[in-house]
Amino acid sequence: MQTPTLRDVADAAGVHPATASRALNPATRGLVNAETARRVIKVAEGLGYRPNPIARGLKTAKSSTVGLVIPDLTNPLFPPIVRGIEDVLEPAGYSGLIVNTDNDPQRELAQIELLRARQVEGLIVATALIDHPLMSRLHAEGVPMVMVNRRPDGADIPSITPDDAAGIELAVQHLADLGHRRVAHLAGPGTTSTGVARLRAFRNAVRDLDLDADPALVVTCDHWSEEAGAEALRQLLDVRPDVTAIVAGNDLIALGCYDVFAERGVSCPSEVSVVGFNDMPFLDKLAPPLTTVAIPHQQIGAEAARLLLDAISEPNRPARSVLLPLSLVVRGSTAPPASV
Amino acid sequence: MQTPTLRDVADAAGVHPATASRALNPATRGLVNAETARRVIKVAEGLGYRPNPIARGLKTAKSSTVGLVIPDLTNPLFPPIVRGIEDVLEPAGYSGLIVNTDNDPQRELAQIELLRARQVEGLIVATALIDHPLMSRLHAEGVPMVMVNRRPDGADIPSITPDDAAGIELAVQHLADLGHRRVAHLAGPGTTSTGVARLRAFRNAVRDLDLDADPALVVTCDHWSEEAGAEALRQLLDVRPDVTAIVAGNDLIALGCYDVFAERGVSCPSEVSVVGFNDMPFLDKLAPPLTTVAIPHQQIGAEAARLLLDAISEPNRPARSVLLPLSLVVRGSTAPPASV
DNA sequence: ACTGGTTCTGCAAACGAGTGCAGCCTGACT
DNA sequence: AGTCAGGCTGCACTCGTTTGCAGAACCAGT
Repeated sequence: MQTPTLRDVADAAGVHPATASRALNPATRGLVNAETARRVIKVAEGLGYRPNPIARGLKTAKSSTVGLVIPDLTNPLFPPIVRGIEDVLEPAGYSGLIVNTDNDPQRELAQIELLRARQVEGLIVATALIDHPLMSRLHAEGVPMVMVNRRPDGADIPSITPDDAAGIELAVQHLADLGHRRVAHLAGPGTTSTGVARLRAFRNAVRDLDLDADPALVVTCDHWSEEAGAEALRQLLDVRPDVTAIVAGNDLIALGCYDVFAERGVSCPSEVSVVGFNDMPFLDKLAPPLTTVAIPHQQIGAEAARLLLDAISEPNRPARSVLLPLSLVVRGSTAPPASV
Repeated sequence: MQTPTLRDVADAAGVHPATASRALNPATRGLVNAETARRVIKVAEGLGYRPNPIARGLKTAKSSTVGLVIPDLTNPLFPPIVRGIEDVLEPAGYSGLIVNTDNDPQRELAQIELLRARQVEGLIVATALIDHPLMSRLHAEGVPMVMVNRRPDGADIPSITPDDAAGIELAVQHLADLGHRRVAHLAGPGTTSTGVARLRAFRNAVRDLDLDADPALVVTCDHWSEEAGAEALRQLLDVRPDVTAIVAGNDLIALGCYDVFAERGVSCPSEVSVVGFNDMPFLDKLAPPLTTVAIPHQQIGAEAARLLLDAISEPNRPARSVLLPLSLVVRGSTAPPASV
């Protein structure tokens, strides 16, 4: 016999399938005699009955499934977040469907269509751009969704993001404390909220701490990648070879810096210090171990999942957004400047 | 109006839903008049019709979903594999449901139950143990499944694994070529096929190349983790401090070695060389960059997905298993022994 | 004209569970 | 004893799609 159906349980318990259905569902259990309910539950357990979510989904128009839209699972930033999400989803009876967009808007659209065809009840999106018509449209259509890590501008879509400004402030402050005055920023793409928020925070910190405010000390990367980081650093060094510290937009960009250091024979941290952002795994094994701003990846995911479940159960509650606190992890890539 | 249903399409095209269904499904399209089919398809496109996979699944008892059972998504070995899997699944109209077992048999059972309740059509399993009653049982029950990376002993379950023996041979040969004679192996758990296969290959290579065959040069780790690797190396160094090279069971174990080197002031590679296994991302940024055996992660995933799709469509074709070739990536963690 | 055979289309019954409605039974109250 | 309320349970339909079967329409051959 295949997996038992509700009808099997009902027959075995000597009741109508409808009664069995009600007995098994906690929400409707009150409608049936306590004794009957107990018996049905007993029988169901005995038979190893598991409700078929497909059938249930058809009737209730709920799939107990949410979509996870990320750029690329291979980017080490995301697995912990996904893990955090799954850890919350699972006890709630939900599953996550992961799609990779490779940062390609066309692909993103196709993948989201696919998720919607699969009747996902909501979306957790990690690919948000500042100006993101697709997300605005979906939100306007009432699709429950929450943004992680990045968020679009304007729209009041729930989001879980790290406190970028505070993080950059920590980083710059740390460098200033070490005695650095010529601090550069390799900013992330201006199309992402994290890119601009971190850049803005960097400028503020430079001003507040009265460091060198030369605009040439800021170079913007096209992508959040090693290659882009390396390219940006090359540009920077060509113009301001006297820079003593770098605040990278994220860890991958910082890794790109390492490549350029090797390429040009610059020693880190004795000649140039670097700070990353995100605290990806294994950064402590690098040469030198990377000082970075740590974000609570798993917690971001968990919080996002909770927010989404809330949004699903109460569709028109006002959008909440959360800014998660972060901390600076000081390792070996930062040191006082050589001149001090 | 919500997403249009098959009935909407049929009405708009002036045909019966059954006809519309047949027209839209390539497999049954031959049953309807070509002209009618064209019209239905046109209308469907115009309405933006997407078949509801839940309803379809209910009738066909197919969910277009497969389960991905992995120990922990956070382990950098898996994201590329998962990515490879998804890349094959998606064009075939399938989606993958990921569950994390944390190497806990109880949790594994629960998660797999959950997947089966969700009517997955097959399983891709990365948590195989040599003796794994659960997998044998599932296989006996006829659940389509394929093992990746590791495989149970005996049972003829399809699997995609790296050619462990060849990889270890490459590693040992490389060290021998450099002049090492006292080469140790920090083996993975004896409960996993990769652990024992690599250990066996190591012993063979040591014999064939006539290296020091002292049994004390082999220490087995409880887990595939940094901590276990570190602990194993400590044990090893206490007994054989004269070892000049280490073949680690995988990269994480190798990373554990790095920790112990730092702890005990051993310099790598000048005093001791290390070779890892897997070629996780970012190994080239370590200090020193880790020499390792590279396995084609993404290809493993893709191949596994293909095999599973085959198994699903032809349930009783004989089980195929694939051994994927690998290559040695020489980086900075290996050098001739000090004495040479 | 009748048979036989295609070719196409519609009917209706599934798949497994959820749910509004009606009706049964029991017990209590007047 | 009659009435009514309330507690349980069963009936039947629904969700959107697939599919076996029947039958309509047409053509050709005798």
